[in-house]
Amino acid sequence: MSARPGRRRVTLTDVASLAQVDRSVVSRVLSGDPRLNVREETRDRVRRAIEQLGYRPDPIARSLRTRRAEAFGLLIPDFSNPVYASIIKGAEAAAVRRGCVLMTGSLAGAGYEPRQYVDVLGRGRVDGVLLAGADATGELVDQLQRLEVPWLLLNRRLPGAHRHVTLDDERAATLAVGHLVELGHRRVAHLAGPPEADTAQRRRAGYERAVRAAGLQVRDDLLVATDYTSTGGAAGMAELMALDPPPTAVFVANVAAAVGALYAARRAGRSVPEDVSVVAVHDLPLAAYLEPPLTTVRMPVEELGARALELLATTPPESDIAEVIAGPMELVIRGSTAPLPA
Amino acid sequence: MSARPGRRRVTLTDVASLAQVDRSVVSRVLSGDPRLNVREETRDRVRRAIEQLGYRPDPIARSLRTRRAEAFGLLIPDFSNPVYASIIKGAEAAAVRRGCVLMTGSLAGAGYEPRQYVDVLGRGRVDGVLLAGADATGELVDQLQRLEVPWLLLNRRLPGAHRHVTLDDERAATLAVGHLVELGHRRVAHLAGPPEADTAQRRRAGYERAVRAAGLQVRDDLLVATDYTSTGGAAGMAELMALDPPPTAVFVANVAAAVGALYAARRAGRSVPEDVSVVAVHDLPLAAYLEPPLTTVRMPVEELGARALELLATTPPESDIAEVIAGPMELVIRGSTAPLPA
DNA sequence: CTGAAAGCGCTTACAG
DNA sequence: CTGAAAGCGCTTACAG
Repeated sequence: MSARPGRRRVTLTDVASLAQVDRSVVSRVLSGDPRLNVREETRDRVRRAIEQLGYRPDPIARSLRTRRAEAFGLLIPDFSNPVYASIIKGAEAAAVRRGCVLMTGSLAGAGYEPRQYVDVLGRGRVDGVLLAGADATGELVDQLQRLEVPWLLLNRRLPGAHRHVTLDDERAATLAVGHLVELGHRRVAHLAGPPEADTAQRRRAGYERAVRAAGLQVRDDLLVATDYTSTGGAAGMAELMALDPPPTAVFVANVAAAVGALYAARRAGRSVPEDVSVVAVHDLPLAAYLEPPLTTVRMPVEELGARALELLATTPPESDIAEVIAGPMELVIRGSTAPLPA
Repeated sequence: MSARPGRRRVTLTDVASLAQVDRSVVSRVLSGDPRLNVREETRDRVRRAIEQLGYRPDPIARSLRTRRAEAFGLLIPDFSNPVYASIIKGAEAAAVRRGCVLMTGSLAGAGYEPRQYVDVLGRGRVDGVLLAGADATGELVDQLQRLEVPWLLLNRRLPGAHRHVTLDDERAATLAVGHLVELGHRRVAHLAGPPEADTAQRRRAGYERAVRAAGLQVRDDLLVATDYTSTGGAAGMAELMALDPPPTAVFVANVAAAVGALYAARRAGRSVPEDVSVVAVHDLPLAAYLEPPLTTVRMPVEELGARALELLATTPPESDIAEVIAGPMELVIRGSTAPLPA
């Protein structure tokens, strides 16, 4: 019926008959089975046949047999949060190194019910799932557990869920606040992330620790919780700027919120850094181009993604995981922080 | 050996034996085969058995049989370009609506060779691939074609490749430049995208058309090509600001470059919009919080993603596709554009 | 040691 | 009309 014949795909059988061996031999040559011993000449014949026919094993058929998908999932709340770009990059590279595919998805973005999503991923589509951010709920973990899909929380902890890999967000916060204290600031505020977010809790804990270490008091009015968005950051900063007296320095929980914070400071008629210093977590490319260029703490985010995938792929599903990425972390000082005027 | 028995997964056979029917009946009930007629009571027994056992079909086994993966790929050059967040969101939602999975990947990000990537996706892992941005090369298209993996170019055209869905970038450019002209600007420059990018070509064409429509000349010195990054945008803007006289308005090809352009204008001692007006393509959330808030052209990016997936899923692979998304497009006027001072 | 055969979990053309 | 059987393309335990 069709003008183009639609040539049949090349299978193991085709290779076997061209090389004049059994299909199992081809399969074993391909997988490098050490227990196969055939003459080198035979091996070569198989390889030539594979080459000649352009044979590639069918991953679906292989998966059905081996019960391994050679694929992993990564669930993130929102593709527009730029920090996930780095996490994805790291995880994707690690997946490729193992010859696997990474399927990154966003629950909210796709309008999924968590249940649907698990149904889609479960039943053999992936060998495991990385769960990042607010989408990683206890309910989701329970469902994956029930379906026996290995999972791992990425920079997030959850009560009763003992598999997570995190960054040292508390230390990052300590670095940021320490910098502000060294500049002479005494009224140091914190524009925190959403209280239910684990990263927000750890950054806040670091803030409190650094404030106390400087011999200062943690004051409720200097602690404003927002979400991790620019809009939230702007609202939170407006609150802080309305205080009397306002803080002279603000540690912001992420860059998106910091973008909003810089905006709100301007609208309140305050100059950064002359009137108020601002520092945020994660050194995204954007930071350098803001007005003023934003001082940040650079964290090994790409490594986080890579290591998470590695751990997910190699740790038995019943084992606990609690790893903190040790990679480098540094303060990147730009124009948004300055000494407290005498 | 293990303390946890690892209960066997529930298969079609389990459901069939519980419901006391043949496996084919279960399969047909599940797929809603209209040619199956059994008593409603039997149908109910099957449904109850499915419910009771918590049965979910194995997608791998189904794929092997049907030769459909119920999955699509989306290849983007870079997760950190925020415009892709919207495209992904649209495509993901469309995939979910069809009960399919979307695997979004970045060639460069993962350090893939294109060939490897195609190998991974080819051979039945996906039912088709959406190709976006600079990664979509002729070579890649050829490989997919050879493997008979349906493909579709997303907001990109390529010589000899007659399957693409695009936005009307030319009209977007016309809107932006028209706005500048209406404000009285005569020396209107264009910070263009990379010359090889199809979107950059179309935006540039729109710029030239609008400039001519205003009775002005297209001048080479007012046309600077950069990449789509903030760093590139900063470098290009520095060039424009060094002209004598400099342009009084600049149409920037994307928001990332515009962020850099605003930065470079400041560094050159020029105020936006007093000395120079700036307008860019794509209304990202970030735009509102820049200094000054950026005037943009809003385009139906999410729709682009959704429609692309829909077309890929429903159009026979041998058919040509050349669709322009008709969705709404509008100028979002903020603080970065102002009338030319008299 | 090696190759033939079973089987992963489905769907669907086809025999009864 | 309906159910039993073949088969998708692999891998690997096992018989010879």
